[in-house]
Amino acid sequence: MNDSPAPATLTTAPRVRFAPSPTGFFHVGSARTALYNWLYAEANGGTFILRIEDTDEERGRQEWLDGIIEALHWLSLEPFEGPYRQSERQGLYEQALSRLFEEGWLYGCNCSRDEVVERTRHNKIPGYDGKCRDLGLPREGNALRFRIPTGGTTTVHDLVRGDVEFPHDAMEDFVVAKSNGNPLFILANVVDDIDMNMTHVIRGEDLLPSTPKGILLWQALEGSGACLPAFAHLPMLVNEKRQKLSKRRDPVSLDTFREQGFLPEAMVNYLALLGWSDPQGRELLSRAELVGSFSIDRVNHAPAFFDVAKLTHMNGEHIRALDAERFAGVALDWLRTADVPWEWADFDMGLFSGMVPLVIERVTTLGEVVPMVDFLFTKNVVFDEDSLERVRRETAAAAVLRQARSRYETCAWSAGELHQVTQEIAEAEGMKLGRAQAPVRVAITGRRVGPPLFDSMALLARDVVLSRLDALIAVLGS
RNA sequence: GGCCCCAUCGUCUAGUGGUCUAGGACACCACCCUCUCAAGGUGGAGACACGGGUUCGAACCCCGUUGGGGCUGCCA
Repeated sequence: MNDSPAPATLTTAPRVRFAPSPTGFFHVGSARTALYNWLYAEANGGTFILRIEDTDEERGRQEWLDGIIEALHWLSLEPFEGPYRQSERQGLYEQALSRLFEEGWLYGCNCSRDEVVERTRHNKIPGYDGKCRDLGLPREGNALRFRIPTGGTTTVHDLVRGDVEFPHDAMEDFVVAKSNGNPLFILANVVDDIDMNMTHVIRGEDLLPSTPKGILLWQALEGSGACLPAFAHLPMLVNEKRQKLSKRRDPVSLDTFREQGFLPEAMVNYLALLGWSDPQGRELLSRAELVGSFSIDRVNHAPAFFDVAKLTHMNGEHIRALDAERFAGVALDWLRTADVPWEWADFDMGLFSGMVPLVIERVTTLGEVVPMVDFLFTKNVVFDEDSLERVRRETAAAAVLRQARSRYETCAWSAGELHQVTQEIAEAEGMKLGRAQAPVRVAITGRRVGPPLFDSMALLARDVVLSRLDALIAVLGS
């Protein structure tokens, strides 16, 4: 029996780490893991550490590393320590490997992957069969495997799942270093957790099966009475097919959400709720409220689907929680980085500010701001095809537009007056205002839906509005 | 195949033996509001996977079944 002791009651501040490997773009699952670690540190006066697990030099790329740091920065999950890079800590792993090998915990193995697969195909028990266990092969030029004790069990005391037992007989002697001498994830991970005095390991559930291996390694390194970190394995984030999110097949790049105009505070809020719930049942939570309420014991067990629809709704709530001035700032910052249909030389901050109160209630993402304000800054209206088609089918459209052209020329230039005048035109045509304003809206903005028309129109100069009415009248006449 | 995890409305979840004819949120439907579209308001439809136990009493505890997922790399 090798029942790992439960972690001792902590007398020191917690130390947690987010330990991604730079092997692809940063996705929402990683963001969730980083967030839970950060929240745990914040909520408990602990330290949040960033460690880059780049022991596989062939797969890591600088751009992926930059992406991790930028993503954490965007979410405001700044590490208190790090980033540490495993590729810069090789000496430490080398020392551990030497010691472990000398003490007999490790042994050299020269079986190729194909050989192992071939042999075990005929065995009842899959996995490495232990062929080199007692061959006494040298370290040099051989892979290093860890000698799993025969018999007994290693128990993982998991903060979210309780005790999970792994019978040693079902565990294979796993590789801790390649034949070229480079350490593998499991070794570097444990060596660093020891070296960095980690008190808690909070990570995805996909790492649960490798945890007993880590514990065995930890005990080999530190002694069987070693003070282990507390483990907390978070439920996976899954796609609509209930599979673990994949960078390759699922559209879950954090960057993409940022580019679409999602707010980091909304992303943080939504991610926090994927696998955890507030004891007070709140769903719209600020960062401070999250820190104040977060605890591991309310982490859920079941996998969660990343639902863009709910994230989108929540983003709208966070946008509407902004006051007009802050929204204007945030939206403008975002617009500067986006593809917009206007020349920035034609941009007018005054017009934009005037439009903000009309827009803020209607958007769920910053991306939706563009088609609501573009008519203010583009020289010519670009007609939406479907909207134009609808105007064409409206038999009274030309008459309405001509009357508007005439009345707008002399009326007072205010939203209220434009509203009133258009109302009168509608009555003259025997229709409701809703129907009469449609062609006018298309003339001014190019679309049949948008923010309140008369307020929007009042922001524009009279001659601009008149010429746009002329333009649509001309289009209809042709 | 082996080991491990999981299981409440379509989705995210509340719920820790009786207050559950199961609550909230997103999405959906209807109505109200309304210059379009939203937002907001009101209402509606919608779930404890199944089978055994334990118990006076199970969404909650135990066992099994089924289903889903993860791991099973000289990746992390």
